[in-house]
Amino acid sequence: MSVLLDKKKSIIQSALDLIQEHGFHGCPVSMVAKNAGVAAGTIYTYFENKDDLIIGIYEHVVEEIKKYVSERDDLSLPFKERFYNYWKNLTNFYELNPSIHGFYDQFLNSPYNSDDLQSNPNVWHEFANAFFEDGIQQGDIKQLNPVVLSILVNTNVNSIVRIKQNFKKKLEKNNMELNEISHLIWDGIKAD
Amino acid sequence: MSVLLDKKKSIIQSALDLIQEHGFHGCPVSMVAKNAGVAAGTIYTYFENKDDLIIGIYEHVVEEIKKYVSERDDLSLPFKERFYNYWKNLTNFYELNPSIHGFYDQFLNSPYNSDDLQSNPNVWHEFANAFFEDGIQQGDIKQLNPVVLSILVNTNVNSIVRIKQNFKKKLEKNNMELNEISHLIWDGIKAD
Amino acid sequence: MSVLLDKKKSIIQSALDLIQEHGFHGCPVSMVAKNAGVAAGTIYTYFENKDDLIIGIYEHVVEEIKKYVSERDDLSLPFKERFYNYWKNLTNFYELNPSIHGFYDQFLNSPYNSDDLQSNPNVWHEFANAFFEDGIQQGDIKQLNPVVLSILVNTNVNSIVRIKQNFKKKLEKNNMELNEISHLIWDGIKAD
Amino acid sequence: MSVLLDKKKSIIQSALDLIQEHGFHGCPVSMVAKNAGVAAGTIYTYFENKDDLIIGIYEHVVEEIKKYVSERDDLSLPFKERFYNYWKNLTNFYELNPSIHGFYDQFLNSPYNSDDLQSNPNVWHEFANAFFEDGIQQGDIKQLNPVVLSILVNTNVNSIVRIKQNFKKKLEKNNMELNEISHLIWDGIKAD
DNA sequence: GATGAATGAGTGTTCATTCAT
DNA sequence: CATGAATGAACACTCATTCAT
Repeated sequence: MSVLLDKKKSIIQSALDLIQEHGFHGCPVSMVAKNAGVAAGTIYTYFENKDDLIIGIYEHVVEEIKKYVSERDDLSLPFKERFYNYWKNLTNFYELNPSIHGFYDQFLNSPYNSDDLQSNPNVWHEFANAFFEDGIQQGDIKQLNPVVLSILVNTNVNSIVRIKQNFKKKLEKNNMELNEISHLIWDGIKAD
Repeated sequence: MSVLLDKKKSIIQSALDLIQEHGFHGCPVSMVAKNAGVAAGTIYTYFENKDDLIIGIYEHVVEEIKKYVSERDDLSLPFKERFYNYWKNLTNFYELNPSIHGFYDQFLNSPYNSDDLQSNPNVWHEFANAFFEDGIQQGDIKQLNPVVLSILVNTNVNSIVRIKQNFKKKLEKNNMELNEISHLIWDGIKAD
Repeated sequence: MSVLLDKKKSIIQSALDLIQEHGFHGCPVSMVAKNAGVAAGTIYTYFENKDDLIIGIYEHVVEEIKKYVSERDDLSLPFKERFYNYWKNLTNFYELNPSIHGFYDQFLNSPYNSDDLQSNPNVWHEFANAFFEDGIQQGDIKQLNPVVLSILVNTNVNSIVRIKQNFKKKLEKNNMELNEISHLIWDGIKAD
Repeated sequence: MSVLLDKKKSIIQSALDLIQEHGFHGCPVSMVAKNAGVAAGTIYTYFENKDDLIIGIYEHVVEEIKKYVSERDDLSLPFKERFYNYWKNLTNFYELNPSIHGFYDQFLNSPYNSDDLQSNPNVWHEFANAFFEDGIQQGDIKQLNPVVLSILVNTNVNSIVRIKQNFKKKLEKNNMELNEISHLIWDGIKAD
């Protein structure tokens, strides 16, 4: 049982790495297999087809993000602090797992991210929605749609991580400015 | 000469439409050609190869965005008003040209968007950078890197247009909330 | 022992059903196994490989046909009547076992039906040859090669069953005409 | 134009030869291409997919048979003689074109020969139906459904050609007997 | 310049067969 | 004996690119 799961995990990890390095296109099933140390056919034991593999990666990714951020959410803190933690933890997670960030960024605007998939609930979106719902209930942030709020915040974190990576070797200074963005967003969404 | 340009334009337009409808994958050169009313081989008269075509589309797109937004920028207005116009015009442009928005969204996180390309200046980025530089100079917005500011704002506009399209038929109410996001961002970036 | 035979039978039956429904192509070993309620590997306990399975089905089928027709052959009747019974019983058998008819029809003209296999005697061909040999001996049918006669008659029964199935829902009237074919053939082969 | 048709013809001829030699299974598209002296991709210029190629072959084959037999049908002769010519010409055609006979024999009982295809009229079936309709009109053969009659006769010719090929090197004598089958069938269908 | 048939390397996928459990 | 995950050769098919017309 654990062997099976290990194999599925290693296929997903292999695909994640390849997608980050070569983009969605440069990721043939045969290469994923080779990288994962399995035969090409084996992938089809765990996934119906390549699309299903991509969706499988998405589901894995979404679960990992949720796990990391939710485990570090301390409900006893004031919401402002929880927000900054949310922001910091999500950023950290992406920086610790660049292949996940690379995949997620590409996935969101790809045709793989179908309407059907977006409509279905997923653990990460549910957590994020509930998180901002909480902030609204507690009167700490503006009464906006929590779905909109979570997309807004997550998109900004995504962008900033991307900018950081692009600027990595250029300007140390920018990193400080980028960290200011969280304040900027908080100022925007906090209740008046 | 103008015939040649017309043909190039129609190839680009055809590709834009197909990419929006079928994503980057579902856009073979032969289909672009058919859609544009030319032979497949003709595309190689105007573009070296498919990558060059995609880059060509990007350059076209970037020019169109810049033209639309810059033409509507009124330097005589106070910067706050210019910011809201910038936001509104960029949003309008994307909503008037969904295929451009669809392309741009996919392009930004794709492997086509190489480091080289990002390093090279382009008219739209230059305009946006100068725009926010202006706001800083005039003391109306915080002293942040204008490059960072423009990416931040543009990313948010992109996201919101995308959210609007996803929500189009669901919640009328959300559109109002989405329009509030511009205030939220302004509150974040305006000088204290 | 009987368990083993049961398992072999159920594998054969499963393959027969699948071949009738999906043709020779649409009949992977894994599907035969699933349909038979055994694991894919188990099939290789009973058959050396897929070709051997197909041959095994053929041998089973040929035995079943022979059993049905020979059991209903009454040697005490005049040969003309025996001929009509032969025709009727073979037709009935195919109509009761459409998957056998479907398999046999496909098998006969397939590359599985090798020269080697045709040269080897099989119970059904031997019975049929002997049957027509009998008719010749008794002076009731023309002095033709009994092998040729049996192929001729069997081919015609096969075709007629096939036509009946194609016409099943179209023309009731045709069925009567099709039943006349046996007279037509008898008129052809009976001794002058 | 004629070059294009030549290429299509050579693809069809190549596939016909391979199907006769290796059966339906042993006929990969790549081998058909190699045999025809074209690239694999070229086949898809002329046929949508492999199924379409098989159907294309069928249509070609059916046209060739019709052409050969109809060109040699002499309406001025008495129907009995026309029937014997029909039989002889069809037999000759198959013996001159063994790959067509091999293909047709396999095709008829294969899943490629769908209900849809059988329902659609084709030149050969139409000719054969009209031929036997003629015989009925002229009062020379029994009042049976001409569709049934033509299938019956064609099936018998097919079988006999097959038997001849199997027996080719064994018994010279049989050929004479096989030629008698036409009389046998004529005796069966002729008007009383 | 424009065409579109031809190319063939590359891709996703299937499936007969094996073998560790 | 039975299992079914794993294999990898083989397949159908796609598509960026070329080039003779």
